[in-house]
Amino acid sequence: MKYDFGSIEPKWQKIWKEKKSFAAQDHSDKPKFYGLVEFPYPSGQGLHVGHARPYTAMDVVARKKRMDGYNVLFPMGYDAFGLPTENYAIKNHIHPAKVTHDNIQNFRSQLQMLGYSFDYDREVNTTDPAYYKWTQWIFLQLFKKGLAYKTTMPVNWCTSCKCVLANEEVVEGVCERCGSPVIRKEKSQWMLKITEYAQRLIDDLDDLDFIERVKIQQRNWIGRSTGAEVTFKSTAGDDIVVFTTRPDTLFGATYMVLSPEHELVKSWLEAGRLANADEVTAYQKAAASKSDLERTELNKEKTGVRLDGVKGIDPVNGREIPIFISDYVLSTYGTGAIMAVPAHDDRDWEFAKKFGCEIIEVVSGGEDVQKEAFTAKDDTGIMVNSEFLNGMTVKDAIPAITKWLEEKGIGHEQVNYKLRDWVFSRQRYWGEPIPMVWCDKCGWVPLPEDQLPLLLPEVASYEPTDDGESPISKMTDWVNTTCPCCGASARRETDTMPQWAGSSWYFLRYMDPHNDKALASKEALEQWSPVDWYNGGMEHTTLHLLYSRFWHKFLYDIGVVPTKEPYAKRTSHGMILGEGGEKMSKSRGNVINPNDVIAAYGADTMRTYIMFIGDFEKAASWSDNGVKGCKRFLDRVWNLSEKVTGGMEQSEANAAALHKAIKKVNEDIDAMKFNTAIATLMALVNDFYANGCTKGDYGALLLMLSPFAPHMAEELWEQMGYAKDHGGMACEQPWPVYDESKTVAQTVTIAIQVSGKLRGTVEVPAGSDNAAIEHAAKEVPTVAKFLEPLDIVKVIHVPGKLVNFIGKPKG
RNA sequence: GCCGGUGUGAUGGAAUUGGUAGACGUGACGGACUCAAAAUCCGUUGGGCUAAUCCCCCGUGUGGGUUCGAGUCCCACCACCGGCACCA
Repeated sequence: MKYDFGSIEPKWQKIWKEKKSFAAQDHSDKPKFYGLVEFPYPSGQGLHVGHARPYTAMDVVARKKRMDGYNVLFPMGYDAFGLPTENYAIKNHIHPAKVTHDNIQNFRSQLQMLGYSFDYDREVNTTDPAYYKWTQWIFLQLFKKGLAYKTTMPVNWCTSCKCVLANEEVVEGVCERCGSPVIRKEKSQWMLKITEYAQRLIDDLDDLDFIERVKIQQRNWIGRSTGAEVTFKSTAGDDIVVFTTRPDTLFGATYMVLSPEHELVKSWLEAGRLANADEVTAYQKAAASKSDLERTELNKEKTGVRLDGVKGIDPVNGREIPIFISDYVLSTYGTGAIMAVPAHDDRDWEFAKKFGCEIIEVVSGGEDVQKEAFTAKDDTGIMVNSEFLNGMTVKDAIPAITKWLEEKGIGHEQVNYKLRDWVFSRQRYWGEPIPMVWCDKCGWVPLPEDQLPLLLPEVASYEPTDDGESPISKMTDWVNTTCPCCGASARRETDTMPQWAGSSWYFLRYMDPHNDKALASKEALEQWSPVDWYNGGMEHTTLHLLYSRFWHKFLYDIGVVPTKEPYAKRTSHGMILGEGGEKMSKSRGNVINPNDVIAAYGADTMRTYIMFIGDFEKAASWSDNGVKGCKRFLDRVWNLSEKVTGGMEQSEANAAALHKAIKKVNEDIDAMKFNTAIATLMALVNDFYANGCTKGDYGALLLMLSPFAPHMAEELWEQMGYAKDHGGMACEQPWPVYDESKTVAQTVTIAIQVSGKLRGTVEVPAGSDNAAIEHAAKEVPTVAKFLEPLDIVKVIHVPGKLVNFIGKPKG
C-alpha cells in the first residue's frame, strides 16, 4: 500500500467539509478557545509560504485544543479593500469587486488544500456591504463621541498612491506600501482621536500575554514622556509655553526655539514686530515644503533664524534670551516651543555652537560643557548655578523645581506622547465610504444609521486624481444629496476609509458573522470574547494591532463589547526566507509557491516541514532538502503501519519513549516549539522501527501526528481500524494520556564527574540510592583512574543525572 | 544616538532553564540491495592526538569573573539583525 497523498488529502478535506468537523458551536458545555490568525489580503498572487507559517501553526494549536476538549473558534476571512486590487482593476478594466471575488475563490481553495481546520461558514469579507455596514456604524459612533473629526493640517502624501497616509504608514520617509517618497501636503482630513486612548493603550499592556517585543514596540511608538510645561514671557508681553523633560535645567536656558509654524511667529509677523520678517517668512516657506525624508535626514546641519525684535524672558531669573525658529522643533509635539539648554542637550548644544549662543553649565559631573553636552539624567550630576537647586542631584531637582513652578503658577507637570491622531481618510475608490454629509448650514452631519450601509457607487474610472480628490468625487449623482438634518442640498464625503478600518474589528464579526441587527449579538460577544490567542506579523504591531486595540477600547466604552482588550495573547512568527537566506521576491526568482510543494510532496509534508523549519519566532530559510526530509519522515510513518504487531496494549520497550513524547509534544505545541515537537515524533518513529511497535503504540503516534499531518493521520486511523474501535475520526479523539511514572526509563545513565570534569558514565536502575550510584561510579575504570590520587571531600548528586566527586590531592 | 534581540558542527537548529553540548533534520563519506540509477535500509560524521570507534586535550562570537560544575549567571568588548529616532 503506497502513501498516495494526492488522493488521500482531497478525500479528507471533503469529509471534514461535509461533516462540518471544525464548526464552532454557539452553544456548548465545553470551555471555549478562540484562536485567530491575521486574515489575508486576497492578492492576485494567491497564498504564499509567508501565510502558511502562521496559519499552519495556529491550525496545529486549534486542532490540538479540540483534542483537549475545547469548543474552538478558528475562523478565516479576507481583508479585501485596498490599493493593489484597485490598481489591478484600473489596469485591466475589471471592477475591483470582481477582482476581489476571484482572488478570494483562489485563496479559499488554497487554504482548503492545506487542510486548515477553519470554520469556513464564518468567513468574513471586509468589502461585503453586509460587513462594511458595521465598519461605517462604528465610525458613526466615533463621530458621535467626538472621536472622529475633520481638520485641515499638513499630512503625509504618497506621490505614487496619490493618497494620504497615516503616520504609521510612513517608514523612513517613504510609503510603507510602495516605497515612493512622501511629501507634506495641506489637506482637510478625517482624523480619529487615538491620542485620547494613549495612556490606556500603554497601561493595559501590562496585563496582556503579548510577547515582550510587541509590548516594547507599542510603548515605544506611543512614546510617553513626563516633564513639565513652563510659561516664559516674551518682551512683547505674550506667554510662550514650552515643554521640557528637564525642568531641572531651567537655569541653564540660554535661548528659546519655536517651530516655524508656531502661532506666535505668525502674530508677531502680522504685528510687524520682527525687523527680519523677510528672512523669517523665507525660512517658514522652506520648512513647509520639506519632505518627510528631508526633515528626518540623518546628521543634517541645524538651521534656523533668530527673531529680531522679540526676546524671551526666563521666569526663574528674569533674563532676556533670544528666540529662534528652527525646524528641529516640531509643531506637532509638545507645545511646538522649547527652552534650549545647550549645556545639557545634544541638539541644543549643536545649535548653540552654530549660532553662537551662550552655554551655561547647571549640572556638574560631566566633561567641559563647552566641548560637549552633559545629558545624564541620573544621580551622577549635581546641580550648580541654579540658586535653590544647587547641590541636589538631578533626580531630586526635577520634583523640587516642578513643585516650585506650580507654587509660582508658571508651570506644572505634563505628560506628552509621540502618538498622533490617526489620519483616517483616503483619496481612493476601493474602500468603505465615510458615511458623512456636508451641509453648509449644519456642518458635518452623520448619515442616519438606518441608511447604512452607504454603498460604494459605480464609477466610470477608478483612477486616482492628481488634484488629491477621490475618484468618487466625480460621481455627482451620488455626491449631491440632502442634509439628513435640515433637508437642504448637501454633499457627501467622497474620501474612503483606510484599509485598516475593516481589520480593526473583524475578529468580532467572526463571533456572529451573519447578524444583520448588530455587529455581533451580545450573547456571541459574551461567549467568545476575548480572542484567546492571536498570532500575526511584527509589521502590524504599530498599525493593525494598535488600531484594533483602540477601536476595541472605544467599543468597550460605549458598551458594545464585554472586554477592554480584544486579544488575551499575542505571538508573532518569523519570516520565511528563500533558499540561501535572502528575502523571497519575484526579482530574485526564489519565491516558493505552496501549490507546487503540495503537488510534489503533499500538504502534510508542506505543513510538517514549515513547522519543522526552525524556531517559530525567528526567520528561517527555505530548503528543498528539508522538505524532502519531512516527506521521508511521513513515508516512514506510513510504512510503519505494515510493521505493527500486537493489540491495543502499549509495549514495554517503548513505554518510556512514548510517554515522554506524549508529554513533550503536548507542552511544545502550547509553547509554539513546533520544531522540537516534530523532532520528538521523529525520534519516536526511530524507536518504533528499532523496537517494533504495537497497535496501541502506533495509534498514539497517529494522534500526536494528527495536528501536523492531519490527512495522513486520518487515513491511517481509518485503515488501521482505529476509527471503528474508537468511534470517530482522529481529529475527534482526545489527546493521548501520559503516565508520569512511565516517562522514567527502567535504567538511567548517570554522568560521573571528578572535580567537575566528565570522566565517564554508568548505567544504574532508576531510583538507585546515592550510595549505590557512588559505588557503581567508583568502579568505572576511567573514573577510578582520576579518583585514585584524591581524597574525596564532597560528593554532589543530581538525581537521575549526575554525580560529581570533589577531592583534594592525597597527603 | 536610544531600546530590544541574536551569535552553538559543513548546514537548519536542539539542550528538561546551572548538570553528559551538538537531540532531530539536511548534507557528506562508507556499506547493503540493483546490470545500473533513483528510492530504501545499515553505519560513520565538532577539532586535535592516535594503529584505535581506547584514553587524553581543546571546543557554544572575544576577554575576564562567579561556581564542585557555565552555551545557560555576572562584567567588559566585538559582530550581525530588528524597532524608534531633531519627540525637547
